[in-house]
Amino acid sequence: MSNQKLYKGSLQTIILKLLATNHKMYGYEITQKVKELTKGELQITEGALYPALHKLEADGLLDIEVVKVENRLRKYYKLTEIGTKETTDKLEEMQQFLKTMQHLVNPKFSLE
Amino acid sequence: MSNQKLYKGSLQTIILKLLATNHKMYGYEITQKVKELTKGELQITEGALYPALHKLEADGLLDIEVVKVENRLRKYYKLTEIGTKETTDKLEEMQQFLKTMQHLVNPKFSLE
DNA sequence: AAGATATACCTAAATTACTTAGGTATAAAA
DNA sequence: TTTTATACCTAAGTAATTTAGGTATATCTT
Repeated sequence: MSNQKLYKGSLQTIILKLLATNHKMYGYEITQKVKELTKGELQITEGALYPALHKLEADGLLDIEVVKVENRLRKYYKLTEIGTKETTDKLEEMQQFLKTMQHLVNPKFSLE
Repeated sequence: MSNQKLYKGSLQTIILKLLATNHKMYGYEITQKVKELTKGELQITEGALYPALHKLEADGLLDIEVVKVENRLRKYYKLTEIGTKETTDKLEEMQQFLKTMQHLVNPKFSLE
């Protein structure tokens, strides 16, 4: 992907949306899910993901549940009540952003 | 706008697209045009715009034409041949990005 | 049996695109 | 005459990332 930098600023929203859809996920699972959903177009790096998850948790948007599976640790994350609210807001902002950008780069085929 | 940070990484593409559509524009005009096109949703700051224009020029994507209008300077920018090519590429990347994000945050209403 | 790949977590320095906060100068409007 | 609009600019600070490591277990390949 040569357009990786366009995704700057959208990582939190992507994480929150995935957790809203899938209820609970662990970090590695999120990287794989995004790769699958985007057919390889977007690869979330772990250097970006883990700090982002820690920040969302520190901000009270996510709760953690640590589980040992096949002798390996997994940290499951899920949305808190605040996190669910924030997800709604961030998804609205994202939709607005996508609509505006679509309009800017291709006025003839606006989403509206 | 609370979603300003989503626009990170898209400034170059926006500038190039505007120049592809309007043939030649000067910096201040670009800020006003973007504000108008996005109904105030996106305000390009001059602190971001001017360095971006200088970089695009340094990279050979833009040519300058300085004009004195009503005793004030205007620096008109237009696409070079390389710039025109790059614009096509960047717009394709942007479309791909928008499609992918739309699919990610709202799989039910994908653009395809 | 060894080495590579996949799973699963992590951090820290460097990069980069931006925001913030200034600066200069002319013209028009309040 | 002071504010707003036009028109350019720079530099320090910020924040989200990339890059480049690290640890450890399980599985697949040769």
